[in-house]
Amino acid sequence: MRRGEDMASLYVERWNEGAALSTAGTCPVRNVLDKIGDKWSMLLVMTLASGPRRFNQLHREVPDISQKMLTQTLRDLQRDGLVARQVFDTKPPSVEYRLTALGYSLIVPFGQLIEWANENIPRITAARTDFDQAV
Amino acid sequence: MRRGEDMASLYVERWNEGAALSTAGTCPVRNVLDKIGDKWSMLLVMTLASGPRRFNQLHREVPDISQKMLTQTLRDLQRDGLVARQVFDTKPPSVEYRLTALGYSLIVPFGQLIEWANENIPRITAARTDFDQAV
DNA sequence: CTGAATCCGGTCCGATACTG
DNA sequence: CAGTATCGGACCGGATTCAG
Repeated sequence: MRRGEDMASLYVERWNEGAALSTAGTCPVRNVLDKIGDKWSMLLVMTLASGPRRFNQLHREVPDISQKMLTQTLRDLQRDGLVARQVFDTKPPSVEYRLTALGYSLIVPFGQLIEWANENIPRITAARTDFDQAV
Repeated sequence: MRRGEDMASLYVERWNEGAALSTAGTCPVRNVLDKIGDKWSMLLVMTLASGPRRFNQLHREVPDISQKMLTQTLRDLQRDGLVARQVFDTKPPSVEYRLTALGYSLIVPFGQLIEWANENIPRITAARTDFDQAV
């Protein structure tokens, strides 16, 4: 069992093993990660991680997303099986979104990435100013 | 110390603690993760993970990237301090790119995400066909 | 309340040609 | 070999308006 820094070389090995696959036609990994990498998916998944939300509730908690993108992103997440959509036949109608088990399983890798970002923001911004003034 | 599935709730807690920050103006986490989410960054980082590469060497290993995007993405990665660029004054000139320590530290969270994608591609494609035929 | 539909500007990104 | 410059299409995504 590997631990700590050695995990990196493990991931590199796995990556290299699968590299041949990615060159042939459409790489499924890229297909999946492109969706994840869009502007709002991760944000919505992390917001839904605390529990189910209604449409406008999500809109309030993520204020700078447009209604269009909220609808569209939720639809994509639902299509990929990460989010479940439940309609309550009330008046006025209400719709609840919640993470599926699959969606919930994304929180760990997302969390790792977010943690990495938080830890390294100072280094990155420092590198940027260095680079920009060097030019 | 938490382990396994409980890590998820830990990440959710941390996310909620930092949520107030992200609403105010430009969220640094989003700033960083947007770069990660672009089309080529992750691919190049994972390719450079096996060792330093020359420009055209990278071009051959990632055949479907255009020269323009290769140049641009490498520049951005260099600017963020993830990649180091070393020019050898030979004839013809050669330039070598390698991951910095910071760039190397990205491999673990990237690896986690790629592993997640690989494991769950069947579920996602199944969900997609279900969703599409339901419509 | 929960969307759908439309318009439209900005950006991404590929193709091509050219340079030192 | 390692880029730069320019053009042009595609697409993302915001603002607004309309509908059930």
